[in-house]
Amino acid sequence: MICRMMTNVFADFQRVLLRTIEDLSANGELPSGLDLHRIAVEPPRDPSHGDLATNAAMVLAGAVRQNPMALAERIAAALAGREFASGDYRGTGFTVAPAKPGFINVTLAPEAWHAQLRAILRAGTAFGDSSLGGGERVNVEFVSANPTGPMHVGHGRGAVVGDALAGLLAKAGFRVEREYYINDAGAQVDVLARSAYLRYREALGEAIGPIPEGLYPGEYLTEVGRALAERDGTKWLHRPEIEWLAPVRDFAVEQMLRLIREDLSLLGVHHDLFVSERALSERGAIDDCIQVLAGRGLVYTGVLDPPKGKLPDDWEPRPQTLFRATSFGDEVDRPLEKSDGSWTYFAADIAYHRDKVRRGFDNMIDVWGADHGGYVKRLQAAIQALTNGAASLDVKICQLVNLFDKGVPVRMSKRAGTFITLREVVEEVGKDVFRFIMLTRRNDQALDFDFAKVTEQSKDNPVFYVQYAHARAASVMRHAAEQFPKDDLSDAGLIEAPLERLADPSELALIRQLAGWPRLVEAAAETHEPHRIAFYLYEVAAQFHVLWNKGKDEATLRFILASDAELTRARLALVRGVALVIASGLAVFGVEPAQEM
RNA sequence: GACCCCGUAGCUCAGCCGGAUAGAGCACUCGCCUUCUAAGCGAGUGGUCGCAGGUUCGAAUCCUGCCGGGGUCGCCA
Repeated sequence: MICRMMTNVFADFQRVLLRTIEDLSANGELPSGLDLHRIAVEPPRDPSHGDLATNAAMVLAGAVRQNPMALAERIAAALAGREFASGDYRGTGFTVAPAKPGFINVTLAPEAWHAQLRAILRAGTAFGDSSLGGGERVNVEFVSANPTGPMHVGHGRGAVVGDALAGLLAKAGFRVEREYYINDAGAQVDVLARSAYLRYREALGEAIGPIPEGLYPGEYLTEVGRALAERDGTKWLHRPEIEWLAPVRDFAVEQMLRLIREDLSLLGVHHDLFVSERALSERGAIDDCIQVLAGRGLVYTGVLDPPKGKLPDDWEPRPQTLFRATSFGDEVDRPLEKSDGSWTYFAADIAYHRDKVRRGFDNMIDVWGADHGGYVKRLQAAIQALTNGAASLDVKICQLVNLFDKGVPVRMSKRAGTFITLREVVEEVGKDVFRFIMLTRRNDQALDFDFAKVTEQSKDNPVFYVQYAHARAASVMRHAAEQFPKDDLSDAGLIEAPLERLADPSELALIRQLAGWPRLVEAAAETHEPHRIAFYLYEVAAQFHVLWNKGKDEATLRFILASDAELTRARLALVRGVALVIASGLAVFGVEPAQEM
């Protein structure tokens, strides 16, 4: 694997800083063996403090037994005169200043920012790629909707969050696998089979009347019934359920899966692997897995206390096969077997995650709906038990999506036929809008989705605002190409532009903003929070729009100046930098950057 | 009753592996807008970061306890 040293101004400065502190230790001015772990280099909250700030002196003050301010002054003195030794800033300098409680503020020479912009143009949309993951494998399981019907908007949120998270981790240097777990073994797919069978009879001319309680009433099943009739003819008519249940179920599940894949594909989501619960079960993976747990003394037969609060009507004490989840941080031990002797969903899920671990995934992420929140601890407990803590599972819980139209809640009812599917929403607003909006909230925060707002072309709409910045950048490049037909305006050509002429504070501020992209990618990847990208892109777009608008008031700040081809080229480099960073972020989201709007 | 998530500006939300006067959009107020790079621009008002303790040089951020909202709670998945 080629190890590219990607540019990250914060990391590059940190290297200089750590080197400086080590030198101080080496010549006895500081004790050796200091814990440098907590030293951070970050942008100061207030830009007037400089470009970078570090808490090094405050973090080390205790161990060094010195007051933070005095230590800051010593470190600052030692930093003075140094310069970047690596990366795209090699040879550029900076000034340092200790500040109040013990910060050390750093201001880079403008050349450093110009070098940064050159690096962005060189990297293209690969700017922000990180080696954080070190090629480690990570498995992201998401959607995993039951194959019993079309997906709804909530599934869509999970799909987008999972896919974007996977994309983010890939950008951060992980080897990512996207996975879908097919719940094709439980009672629900039997209900699906019975519902499909009814539609099958209907397709063969029978009057079936209203769909009985307990079966799926959805219209989408008529098509399944028809297809089954077409394939098998009258073969299953008037036969006992035991004969047709399995084949009809398999057929229906396959159809539903096809439907789901189509919907996902419409969203631009593609999984690398689909794993069938039934296949897992038939292979004996669940029995194996439970046996392993039993071998460690973690499975026993016991009677659970009744749940507090409202009791289920049919509750009665019953001895069950239980997993000792309480030994691993869960509140109660959890049942593995149903009363009919079959495995619970939990048992199967343990086996499934064991399967992932055995396929080499020590890092697992699951994206679930809000209603599964109470299930997280027990699965993590089981994984800990199986792997002795060697494997980890992070679960991202997605809260509800509430649909609105012009501020009015969209009432949904399966009965009244006003249920809105994911497909309908995506067809209405487009995949890019849907995806972006799904990422404008933390996953664990409920999200309001207003059809009118998300398609509005205004500053209030973050999708539009970000896309418009990219389209504007593209528009500038088109105009420039017309005005300067002989100039090389490719990214490679613009690297040679006289960037030192980018001297306006708002231009440098924009480059600073762009320089934060690699750092943001790493932070978002570490916390598994793709939504941070949406907020970052909004800020980049905002700064770009500000610069654009300045050009309205001050003609000298326009990107294209007919009288000054060289300055124009420098500014176009900046415009391209903005476009590349936005495109790079949108790529993580799986959103196509707009060339014009 | 237990567990999980949430509580930050009038509204919708960022910020949360501790860091320097707490941010954005909307709304509101006040300017600007014959015009070019359409889908407005600029500025301003607005905060006990649910409450109370604790840890720390330093807390919206970490810990504990309360209060309020949502979700979940044996043989559904």
